[in-house]
Amino acid sequence: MAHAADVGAPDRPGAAPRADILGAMSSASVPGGTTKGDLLRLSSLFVRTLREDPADAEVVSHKLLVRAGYIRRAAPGIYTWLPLGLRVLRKIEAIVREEMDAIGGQEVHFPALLPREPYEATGRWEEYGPNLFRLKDRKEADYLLAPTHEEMFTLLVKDLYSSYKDLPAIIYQIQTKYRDEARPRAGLIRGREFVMKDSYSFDHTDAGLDVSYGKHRDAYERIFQRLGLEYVIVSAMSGAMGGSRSEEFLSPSPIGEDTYVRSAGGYAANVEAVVTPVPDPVPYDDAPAAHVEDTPDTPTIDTLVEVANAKFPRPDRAWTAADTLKNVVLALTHPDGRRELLVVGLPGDREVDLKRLEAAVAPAEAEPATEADFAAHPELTKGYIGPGVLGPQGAQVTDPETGERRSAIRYLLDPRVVPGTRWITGADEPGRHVFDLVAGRDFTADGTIEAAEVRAGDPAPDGSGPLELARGIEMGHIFQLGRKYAAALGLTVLDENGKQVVVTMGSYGIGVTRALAALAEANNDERGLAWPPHVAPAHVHVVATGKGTEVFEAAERIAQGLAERGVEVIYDDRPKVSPGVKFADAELLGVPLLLVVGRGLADGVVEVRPRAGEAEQVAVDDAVEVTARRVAELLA
RNA sequence: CGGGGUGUGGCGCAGCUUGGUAGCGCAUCUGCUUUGGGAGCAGAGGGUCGCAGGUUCAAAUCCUGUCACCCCGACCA
Repeated sequence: MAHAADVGAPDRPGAAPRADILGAMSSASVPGGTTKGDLLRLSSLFVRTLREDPADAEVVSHKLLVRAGYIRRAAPGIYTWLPLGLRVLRKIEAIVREEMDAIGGQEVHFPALLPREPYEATGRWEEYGPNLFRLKDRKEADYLLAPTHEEMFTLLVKDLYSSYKDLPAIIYQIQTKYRDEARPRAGLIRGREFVMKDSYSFDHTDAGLDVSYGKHRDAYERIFQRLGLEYVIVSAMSGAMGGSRSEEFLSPSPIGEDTYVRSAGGYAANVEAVVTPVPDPVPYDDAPAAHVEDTPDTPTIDTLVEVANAKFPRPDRAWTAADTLKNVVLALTHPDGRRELLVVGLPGDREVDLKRLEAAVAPAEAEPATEADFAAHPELTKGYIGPGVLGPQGAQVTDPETGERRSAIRYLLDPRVVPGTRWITGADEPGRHVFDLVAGRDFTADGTIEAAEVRAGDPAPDGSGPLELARGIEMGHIFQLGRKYAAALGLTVLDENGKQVVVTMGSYGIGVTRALAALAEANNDERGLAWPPHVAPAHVHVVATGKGTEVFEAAERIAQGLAERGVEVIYDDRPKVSPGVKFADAELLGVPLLLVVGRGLADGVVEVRPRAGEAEQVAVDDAVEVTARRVAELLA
């Protein structure tokens, strides 16, 4: 970019050293801070706490952040940051910055308002759909509010670099992003405007991409550890974005929108990425021949099992839904608009998980087949569909593109349906089912697919035990993007042999505002917020309570003394506010240490206590020293 | 997009069934008292009842339309 020099040096807060006793905390300091800690007086701080929950808030982080005066709603899914909220946000950003810088990342800042053209080049102007905020300038030219910046990063690197010697490179920004979510919810957790750190790695070899990916993975672990946020790393699908390796960082939470699985042995994955372990084939030499039976009025699995047990009982045990092979008809819509029917065969006791299916067939979209689809395929007998008309058993057509012969209706099986397994399934005529139909002997399919629901108790693919289901908030996502964007936008470099090679990219995001919400979600009690020390808006909350001027004078001295030591202080200097209100506000705001100057002052002591811990009596003269030490311990 | 709900001072709500001078709590302002767990007393300011139309002597209230917001689902690199 020719104008890069005009921009000047970006603000790089966080590097200013503090008083030595608090050296450990300088890393998370607030932009603009000097060696002196901030002193925020509640009598003049721009904040108003609410006694009652806002009516539109559902989740605890949303309720508390509004009640404590950190944020205000400006529009659905769009929030205004008040001073306290902004301080927390800046601290999270500072930690992210430090760790990104530590792996060699270099910060840039793109506009949030972008022209249409780059997104046209990759097809995303259309593909992104209604989630993209679009607008026009006075000349009717199309613009968008960026939901993400792959195109811009790719083009910027293309502008500046043309040799493998310039690589690898990691470029990042911390930016406001816009997505016109169909339904924003849960306050900051799913907003339409949000702050995100997005970084991109550029390598000219696959091995290099692996290294860049690994650096990010390590950096993310450090970031979430420093934030004090519990996280799990789960395998994810890279989905329509292409690419190979992909992992999500989730904060376990019942309000999370992502379902993931984990095993006692350490396996963890997004449900969409769970791979079903394939059982060994079953010998079927002694299996009886398949036979068609009358099973009237059995359009559902339940009715089929009932009739099978009544009319054709098994000698050893009762038939169950797991003995049936259910063939579910779905319709895929490919990116080019082509509609295709797909039948998934799976054990009758399982449902198709549409999300897993879509992940498996991406970039195509899937939906249940419509009446019109059935009408177009009279060979499909609703309720009695069997493999007989599907896949290799069904009619063959010539693929117009490849010229190969293939099935008229693509038939994919759940991986559990291995050769030798015996099934009751539809006979392709009303009221009739086939028994003892053996996979691999009596029918085959066009392949397998991960489309069946994952259930608690299913075995982990790596043999590490049964899976349990849990929910989490997606905090970060790293994935190997590969060459899709570089190819589309012409990002190439000359390699060692003077050959043009397409650059391979990684894409890595952290939801900064969402991390703040997740922290609030994970750190609170019935009284309010309880921030981890490194992200709290201040280190100490000084409360002056009691009559007379002595307490206020003593509290003032202590607050100033702490600030001079580099401690960030909120000082409740409000006169004529009752102690109950001050304590309640302190607990609502959630600063990690509370220092009370009150009735103990007559005996020469003040109280120091953690947000949810035991009070410690400290001599007034030692208050600054002891409190500064406690802060240093918390930040260590 | 489907389903459910709500719009009344800054915030949280009642009033609507059965039309008749718009109310409560919190917050805000003044004065006095109070000061270790969301104080007391006395006073004060602040609301075109989402918007438009209709019925009526009279509409927050009844009717029609419309807009917005919230929740569940669908959707969501």
